Amino acid sequence: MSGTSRRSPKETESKHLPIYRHRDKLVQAVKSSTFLVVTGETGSGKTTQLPQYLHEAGFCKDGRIGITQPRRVAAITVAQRVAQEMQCTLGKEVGYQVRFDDCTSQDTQVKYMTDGCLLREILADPGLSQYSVIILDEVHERSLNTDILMGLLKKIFSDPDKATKGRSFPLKVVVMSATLETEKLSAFLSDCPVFAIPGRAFPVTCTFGSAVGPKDIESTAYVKEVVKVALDVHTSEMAGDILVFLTGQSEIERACDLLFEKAECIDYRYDVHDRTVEGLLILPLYGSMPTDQQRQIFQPPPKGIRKCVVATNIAATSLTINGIKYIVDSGFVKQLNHNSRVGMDVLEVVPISKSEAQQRAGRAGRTSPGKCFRIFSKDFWETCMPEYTVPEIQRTSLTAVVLTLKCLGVHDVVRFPYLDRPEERFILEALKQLYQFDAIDRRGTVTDLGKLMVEFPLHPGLTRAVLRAASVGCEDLLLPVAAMLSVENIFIRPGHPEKQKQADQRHRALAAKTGSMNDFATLLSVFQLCKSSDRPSAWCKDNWIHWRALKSAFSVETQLREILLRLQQKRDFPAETFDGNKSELFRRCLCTGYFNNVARRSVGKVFCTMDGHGSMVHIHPSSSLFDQEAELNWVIFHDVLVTSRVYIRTVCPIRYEWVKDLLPKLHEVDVYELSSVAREEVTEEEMVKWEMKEAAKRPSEVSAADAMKKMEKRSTDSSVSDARARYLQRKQQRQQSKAL
DNA sequence: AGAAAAGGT
Repeated sequence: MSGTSRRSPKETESKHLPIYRHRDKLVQAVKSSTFLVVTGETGSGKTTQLPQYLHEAGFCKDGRIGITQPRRVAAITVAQRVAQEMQCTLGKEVGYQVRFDDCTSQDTQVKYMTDGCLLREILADPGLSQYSVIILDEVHERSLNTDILMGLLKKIFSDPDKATKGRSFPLKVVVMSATLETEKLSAFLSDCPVFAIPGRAFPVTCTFGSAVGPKDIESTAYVKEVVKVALDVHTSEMAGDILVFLTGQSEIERACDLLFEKAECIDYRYDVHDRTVEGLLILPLYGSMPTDQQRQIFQPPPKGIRKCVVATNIAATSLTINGIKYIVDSGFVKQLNHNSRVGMDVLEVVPISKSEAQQRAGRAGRTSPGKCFRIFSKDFWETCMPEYTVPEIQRTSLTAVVLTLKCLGVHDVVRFPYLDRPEERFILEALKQLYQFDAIDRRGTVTDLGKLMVEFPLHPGLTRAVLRAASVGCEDLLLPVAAMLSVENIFIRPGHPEKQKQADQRHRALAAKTGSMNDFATLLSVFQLCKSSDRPSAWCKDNWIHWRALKSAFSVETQLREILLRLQQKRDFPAETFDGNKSELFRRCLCTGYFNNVARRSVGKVFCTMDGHGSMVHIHPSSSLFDQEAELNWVIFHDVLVTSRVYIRTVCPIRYEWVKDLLPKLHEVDVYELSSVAREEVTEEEMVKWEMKEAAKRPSEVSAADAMKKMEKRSTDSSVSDARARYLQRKQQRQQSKAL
């Protein structure tokens, strides 16, 4: 064990970091307290230096130092830099671990990892016995996993046995955050000391606009406005690159088009993603863009040319672009919110929080003083923007989280120490779902099945389907599907109308090949066809399939298969026999995981969900079932998308008989008691009647009963339909702005 | 008759 310090060229550099003066005091602070909060803006050096200080101060005598990051790339790149500074080979004294990439060894004393990795480790070793110090970094981002880790680490110390067992001195916990809500963090961790490190950011002057006021929450005027402001900056401000924040791909492409048109310039490059106009280089940036195109963003522009990057929120935390001096902020972001009133996740455009606006502004002051142009008014700032972003844990489905907690022995998941407590109905909804999956019993205790389920890095519904498949011996059908559904969308749909037509045609052909009108089967087929192809990447290109996404589906499938094998060898695995054809077997396995997502044809092309909400939904145009009329009465679906209508996407026809035993279970669970459930024979008619009656109890929502009554009037008075109305309004505005 | 933000096990 080496605790001696080593001199390196890099070390001289690190001595100039703001954190260096505080070195001894920091080490002392960690020594004298169980919990410590360290705050400091980007550039203070806390992420790279603190672990090294602790390492040299001898904290690795008793175990490792573990540092968590919310993102993979960050964990890897920081580890690389620290290994360099400590002059050791990456993977030896300094290492990192992220999914699919474990670069650590027996010698690893400083270990960077994603927060999800540490959570997995806690499942295997609740006392974290191999660590002497745990450092949670970027806590202010409030990622779901980091929030859970905060609660778990706090809880470890309420159980003195856990915090000291197998150690010569107790575990230390350091929480690192930007200078936000530090009192709250300290109060949460037994009023622990807060250590503030000055940052090294340059001042950014912010100005407010007048185009977006409190009445414009639903408007899309901001796209035109950011374009106008960006051009103003280009013509009237000193040299320096521009970063524009918008919400999504189509919006960004439209803004780039507008920028290009309005600059009245000549397109002398044929590549749409590399256009230079009037000394302005316009570059779109969003997550699903090809990586090599993303890389272009980081290159400095040619001499005398100003770069203008039009980006999603990806540029707020995940990517840092050098040379940015001007920010143009739309004030909006696209966010996935779980709506427990209609029991589904909805992707929607919402105003950002004040703290997020400040984070965006800060992107202009990394290398020199900068300016931030907010297109919204001061009034909008005051009345429409919340102080802080609602943390993920309060706006996401908690099913997987609750299962993890239960498996860690947290029985009372409602009273778990959350930094911000989720609404109780979210937790109860999660408990109900887990009960329906047989992952917990009626007293809320984890079942053997639940213990198997927690091992899989998947949504519990998908896991349930995979386990059912494994017990009847058809996991080869379900593992690829589970993998495909847990990576980003693999079907490419370009913006260009002609190419769009081509892509749609290809995808339709792929679906037709299966001959089964089942979108899950299409996914399976795409997986298999590409895997067995000689030139998989060319195959993807031909078929408008996202090669990067498919590659990650391949790795996920391999990982899932390994986990399944390990469990089958280790434990008594449930087994059942089933006779019937393969297609039926496949679909019945899916039903085991998706009985929350059942819909039945109501009138014409309208389907009604049978989840107790009775929402009216349509089949999405990308589905192979889209134009199928008759004989198709019951379906299950993977997810819901709210745009011009409420669409269900990735759909599969089923028979009522396959879900009838599961549906009553769905409705009769008393979530407060999770009490015993009667399994009675229920006919299809009774089922539908029940759903209509339940739907009628909620007049404010889109219900089957409502829809039947007002079908001609095309009623839209519901929370889901609110989203639809907003969408239509936006669409209208878009068309108007195009016409102008 | 029509479409997807960012992460992560």
